[in-house]
Amino acid sequence: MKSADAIVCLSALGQEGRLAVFRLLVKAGPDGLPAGKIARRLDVLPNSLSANLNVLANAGLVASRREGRSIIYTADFAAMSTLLNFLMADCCNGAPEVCAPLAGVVSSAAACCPPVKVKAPTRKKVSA
Amino acid sequence: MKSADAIVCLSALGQEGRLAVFRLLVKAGPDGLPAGKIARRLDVLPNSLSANLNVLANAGLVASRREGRSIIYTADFAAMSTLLNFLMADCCNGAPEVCAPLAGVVSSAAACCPPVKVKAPTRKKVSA
DNA sequence: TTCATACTTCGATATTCGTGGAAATATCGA
DNA sequence: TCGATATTTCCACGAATATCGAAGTATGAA
Repeated sequence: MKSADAIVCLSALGQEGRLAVFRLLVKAGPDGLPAGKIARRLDVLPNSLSANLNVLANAGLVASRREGRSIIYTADFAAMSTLLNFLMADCCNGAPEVCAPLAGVVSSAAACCPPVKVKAPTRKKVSA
Repeated sequence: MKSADAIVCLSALGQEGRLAVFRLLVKAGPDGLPAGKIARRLDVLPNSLSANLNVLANAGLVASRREGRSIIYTADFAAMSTLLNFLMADCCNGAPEVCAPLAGVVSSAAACCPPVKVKAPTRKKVSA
């Protein structure tokens, strides 16, 4: 993931309305929600919501499909994963103790996601 | 973490200059970097950098300490961890396979951070 | 066709944000 | 004290962004 892509994602999520939409879609899971229902649940105007959904879609964080008159939006978990990985990259070059606080992320993620066989740590060398 | 706090963090990181600064500080580790060195490395004006550092500090993502004439900035890994946890919250209510893509985050984090026996840290405490 | 529903796009406005010049503050050495 | 270095604050301006009404497009039903 390029830094520019991350910026698009982060600034997309860094706004009240859009973060609320995204989190709602994350909770909704793969079935997603139609735009109208999102607007009603969050009590926002449909055109404002549409603009925000566009920003999220542009960032690749949500996908959409038409179903009859409705357009169903879903969170893109893979994109989310890519973003999180980007944010965690280079966090402790050669010094694991440095990012020990991030261990909490690991445990909570482990509690949430299926267990994964951990590969041998490939630690990058620091080029300061 | 409140949603409002997450928005402050995300929008702070969702800008080219600030993301570059933050990532540089993350790589720099706990020793951090003086503002002047950051400005020279990223080739930005010192006042622009100062404004951006203010935004990051306001979001709690960086801390600063004075050292002689310099002011040293460091990334706050705990804040980063809190943000990541917030983003991963509620990602798979009752359906673990939903966020399987996020498993990649877990494995890469495990490769980076200390072993996941988070209950009681086996490593010795690091003193700066 | 005609109408109603579900969303989106357009256009204007108000606000926020990023940038850079100039001045101010803080620290240190002579 | 004076001057140099390091960084911040102040201020103004152009660009980007959020918001909202109004109009437009797509779908399905009568």
